[in-house]
Amino acid sequence: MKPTPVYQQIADDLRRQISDGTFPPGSQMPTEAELLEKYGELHGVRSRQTIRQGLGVLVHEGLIEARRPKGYFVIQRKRLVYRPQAELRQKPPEVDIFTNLVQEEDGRTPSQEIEVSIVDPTPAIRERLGLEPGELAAARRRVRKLDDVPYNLNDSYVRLSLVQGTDFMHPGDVARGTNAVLGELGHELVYGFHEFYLRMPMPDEVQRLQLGAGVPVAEHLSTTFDSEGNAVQVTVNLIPGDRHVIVFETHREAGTDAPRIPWGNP
Amino acid sequence: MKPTPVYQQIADDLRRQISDGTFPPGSQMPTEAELLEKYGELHGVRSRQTIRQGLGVLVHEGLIEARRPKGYFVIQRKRLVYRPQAELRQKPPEVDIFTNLVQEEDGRTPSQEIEVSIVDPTPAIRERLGLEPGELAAARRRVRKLDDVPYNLNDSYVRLSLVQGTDFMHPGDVARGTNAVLGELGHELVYGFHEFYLRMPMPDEVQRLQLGAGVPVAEHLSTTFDSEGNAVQVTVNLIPGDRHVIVFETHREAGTDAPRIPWGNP
DNA sequence: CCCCGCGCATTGTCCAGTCAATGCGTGCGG
DNA sequence: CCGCACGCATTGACTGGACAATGCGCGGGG
Repeated sequence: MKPTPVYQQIADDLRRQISDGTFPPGSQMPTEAELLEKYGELHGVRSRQTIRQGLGVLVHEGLIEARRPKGYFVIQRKRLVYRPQAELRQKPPEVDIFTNLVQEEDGRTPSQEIEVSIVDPTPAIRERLGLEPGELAAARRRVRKLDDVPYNLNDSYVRLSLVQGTDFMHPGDVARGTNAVLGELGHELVYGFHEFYLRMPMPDEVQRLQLGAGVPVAEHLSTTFDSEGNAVQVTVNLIPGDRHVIVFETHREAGTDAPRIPWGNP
Repeated sequence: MKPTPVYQQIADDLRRQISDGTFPPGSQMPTEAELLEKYGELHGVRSRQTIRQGLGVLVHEGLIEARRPKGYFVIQRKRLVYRPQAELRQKPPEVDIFTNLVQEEDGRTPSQEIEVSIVDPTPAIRERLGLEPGELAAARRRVRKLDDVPYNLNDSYVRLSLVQGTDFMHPGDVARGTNAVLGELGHELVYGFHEFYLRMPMPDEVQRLQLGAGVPVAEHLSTTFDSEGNAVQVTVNLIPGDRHVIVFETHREAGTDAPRIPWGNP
């Protein structure tokens, strides 16, 4: 048949050694020079580029990372629980990042930066909020961090006329939670519709979230409705795959008919 | 500061042209030779490798793909609805792939290949099923296809002693659904616990699902319990990110306290 | 008119280098 | 003993080639 490319054989060989424990998570891989010598004898590899190509495969698979100028290291993941069902809880969502944290080992300090602005949202958001042409929205953009490394992005959008002059626009923490503010305005959130789009991050997202090469993200669109069926809030969450496990529960009685999705993709 | 590498500038330039509509989805990109000529004048690029490096960035971002020997083309996505909440429905899950299909345009024919075996499951599955050391499990492995292109993998595991000799072991469709079979055995499924792990696919998964270079997957572990709180079934779904949008709903009253995750990552 | 084989454009793999950037550690000077 | 500058190991960027693999289309033969 067709022979496997040498760089693929190298990648396969190293991948096997990672999964069988020869190179455990956190350990250092052989350097390019060492690999060149080894596979030079085994497969007649003569160019450093071929070695780099093989290592590049594993980097893009999210298995290893290059720490210049120290060498390549096996990735070590520590995942936080991301729980979209917690959004409609009475408790302010700020405590969730704490409760979630307890599930992992403690000792890491969570923080978040909040930024409020008035924006003309993207078509995907306009569509879900049901905005009229030209109508604007209030945006609450949050970056959630743990020990100063960003964990996820959380941007909430609400029809501007609904929240102008209220605590929703307050830049900084709102102790009782912004969902409570919306409840006080007569729009208690009772139903949430969640969409997850999996993809590779854009360069600006890579920078904002300090993502490695082989790290996918989930774009989580959460559309929440009041008891009268009006879309009140759309939240765009960006969830890095290497730092989260997305968790939720289902109950037998909760089952209704499958809703259609009338919206386009973002 | 530090100057942006040339291949990054090329990637940024092409990415911008993709997102602003200069190269719409499905269209062909300039060939390497054409780009070499263009950026040779603009940035003094002289080597084809540098052009390839820039294109490689976009390939790994899932924005373009190389169709050898035709050229590079902008990716065109068509996503199917993946709805984990449908699992605990009365209706057999086979119909779901149909109902989901209707949401997109019609005309594609779904099919699935089923394979039943007795296996020694991975530690992650053993843990969730609560298997004793040495205890085996029955496995129902499904590949779901649409017009003969695979859409997702769906492997269900049940304690062997529970289903040996029952219709669960029947290789092929079970008209009333395997969940109904488990119900007849006195283990009606009433509660589901769902975990989603985002990552890049392994090479064998790339082959089985015919995945492109920049396509992440979600490993969806679904653990379902009977009314007495016993873990009855663990299902491992592998969901390619380019062919799915994961959707579910939440209701205000459904909120309980956040469950802890006693299990390790897979 | 139809079919088949071969040419050709394009991407894939690999080579053998050069020079730059970057942290870490060593050793020297105060 | 402390601090800082410089060397060094390592990865990053790029060059300028060579030859292989692969489908599609065109032209010639039936």
